[in-house]
Amino acid sequence: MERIQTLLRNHDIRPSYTRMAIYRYLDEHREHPTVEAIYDALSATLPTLSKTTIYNTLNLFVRHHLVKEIDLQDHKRYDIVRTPHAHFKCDVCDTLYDIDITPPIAPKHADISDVRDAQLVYHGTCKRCRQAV
Amino acid sequence: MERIQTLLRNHDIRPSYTRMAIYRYLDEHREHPTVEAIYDALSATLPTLSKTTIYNTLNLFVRHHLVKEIDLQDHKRYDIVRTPHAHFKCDVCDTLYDIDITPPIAPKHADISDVRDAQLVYHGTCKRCRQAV
DNA sequence: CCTGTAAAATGTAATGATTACAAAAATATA
DNA sequence: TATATTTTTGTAATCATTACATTTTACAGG
Repeated sequence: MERIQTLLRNHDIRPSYTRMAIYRYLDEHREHPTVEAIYDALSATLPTLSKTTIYNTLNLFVRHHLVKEIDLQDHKRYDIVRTPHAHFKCDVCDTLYDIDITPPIAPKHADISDVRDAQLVYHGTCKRCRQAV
Repeated sequence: MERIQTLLRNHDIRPSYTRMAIYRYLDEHREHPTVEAIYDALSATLPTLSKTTIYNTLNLFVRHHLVKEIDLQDHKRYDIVRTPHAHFKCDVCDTLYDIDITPPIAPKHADISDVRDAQLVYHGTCKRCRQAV
């Protein structure tokens, strides 16, 4: 908790209790939760928590490069910023798996001035769903 | 137009006039248009065209692997299926550029049974927007 | 301790893309 | 031509996200 407090401060974010709780949840739940999932989980201990706060806080984290937003067909998912990796989304059960591969560096391109981030998402069917047929 | 008709037939899609028009638009406009853009462009010549039809048709094309859906923060974009490539999205002007790089093959992974597709999207600022500051 | 001010959190309403659904139009079939 | 099927359409519903105004909390200075 000390660690999270320092981390937020280092990123120019005042470490309120709610913010630390949201960050900690993301840190301890690496399954790329949706806002809904975070809300359901934290409401138990923070009964007055509102979804708006979660949206605000996550957007704040994203702006300050603490968290990455993963854009899928339906909801947005959120992931702690850590070593570069890719994702595999099972289009049957919607689970998002981590894949241990570093996205390639973007090649030189006439229109590109500055690349900040790379998202690599594979789509398909996971083992569990394949066997369930 | 003959070509498109055959293409649709080869993918088990009956080549109605509307469907061919939508496919042709995507084929001739590689800037990854949104549904809105397609609607605005085709309404001129197909005055009764409805957005629902565009949604239906694009989803049909995606199911039959004629078109790829690109998931960004806001709207979905659509792209003709062609040789594998990546995208660069300028987060200032929202333009989506093609990048001539093949996404890497997914490595072996305990949870993956079958990979159908890979989406590689870079984020940053494009030259035009960088200079506009 | 108070008190005032800024920041954070909240609740409700609005937005806007996408889908559901049922009806109308077009097309194929017999 | 009549009928069945497919395609298209329009409207209404859904649902994630944001806007906005208000309330609550934290905090500095007296």
